[in-house]
Amino acid sequence: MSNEKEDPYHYDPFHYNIQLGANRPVSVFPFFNDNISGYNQQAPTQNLQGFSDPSFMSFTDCLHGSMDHYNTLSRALDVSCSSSEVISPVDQDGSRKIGAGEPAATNQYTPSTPNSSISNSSSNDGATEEDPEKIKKHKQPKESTEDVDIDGDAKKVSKTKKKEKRQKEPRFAFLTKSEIDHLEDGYRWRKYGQKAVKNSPYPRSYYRCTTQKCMVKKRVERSFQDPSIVITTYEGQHNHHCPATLRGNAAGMLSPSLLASTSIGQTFPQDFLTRLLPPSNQGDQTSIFYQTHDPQHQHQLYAPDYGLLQDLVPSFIHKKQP
DNA sequence: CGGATTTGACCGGCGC
DNA sequence: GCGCCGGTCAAATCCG
Repeated sequence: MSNEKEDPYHYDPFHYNIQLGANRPVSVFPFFNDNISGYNQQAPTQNLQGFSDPSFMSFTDCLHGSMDHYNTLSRALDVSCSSSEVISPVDQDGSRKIGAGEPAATNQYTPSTPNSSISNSSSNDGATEEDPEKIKKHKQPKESTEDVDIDGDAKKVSKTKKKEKRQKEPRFAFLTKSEIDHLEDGYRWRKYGQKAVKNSPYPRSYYRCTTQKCMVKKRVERSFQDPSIVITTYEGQHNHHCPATLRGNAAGMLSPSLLASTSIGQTFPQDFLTRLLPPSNQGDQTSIFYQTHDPQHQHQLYAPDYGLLQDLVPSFIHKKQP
């Protein structure tokens, strides 16, 4: 733990490029083309023909412009609002448990929920669904003395389970240069904890999606190196519609027609991001830099699968220094 | 009053 | 085995 640097899963964006705000070149998120004249100068387009259509909305737009609409990140982050189909990043490493007797969760999103986080709660779930209720884990057993035995067994079981479950949910982190800690992303979150971060004066906040049965979590913390940067780490995928979308213009933000014309396809946000997610938790961390029109809001997206990203947008990727 | 946040305690993993 | 640390719980508190 002390060396988070080595733990890809625990990757700490702060450990490099903290100078994001500095004069570091910032690339526009390629999948949405660039209406951002100033920032994409270095953006080669040769490999991005599919993305160069000016009609595309820039990621930036998504993140920044949509802020006003209360939709923002959700669109870019997940917004599985439209499709239940899910790519399973976790599948790729074969670590999927479904086949292993691990109950396939009730919904297709299981993949993204290798039951890991939940796994902590081990207890629960051998059961079936990661009920947000999950919870009750440790404390409860404590109280009911009768469960002691059971609990004991459960522990053993969970222990073995844990080994394979070691892998946690796919995550990706967002760096946002903003004064606001908790950025609106269209989903409703409930804060369930806050912890001081080692070596940082800024605390880390833990949020959980308030939607029932949605196990998505996110952590928000501020860079201690550059307090103007907020790191938002998402874990898991939403298994429900984005609340904001349902009532908003979100649909227009990334209309299928636009997305359809990209090589990414209609499921873009979900699809793409899912693909960015770690096939395993051991890959390199890769980052994509992008920026909003407003210089006050720069963003950086981290993903672990460098190879994939390189395939997709070779020119936009900055590989993490080992 | 119901839902969200705060905050101290607890648990489990991991390194030494 | 021990201690550290990240993550989570849940009672208390806050807030609209």
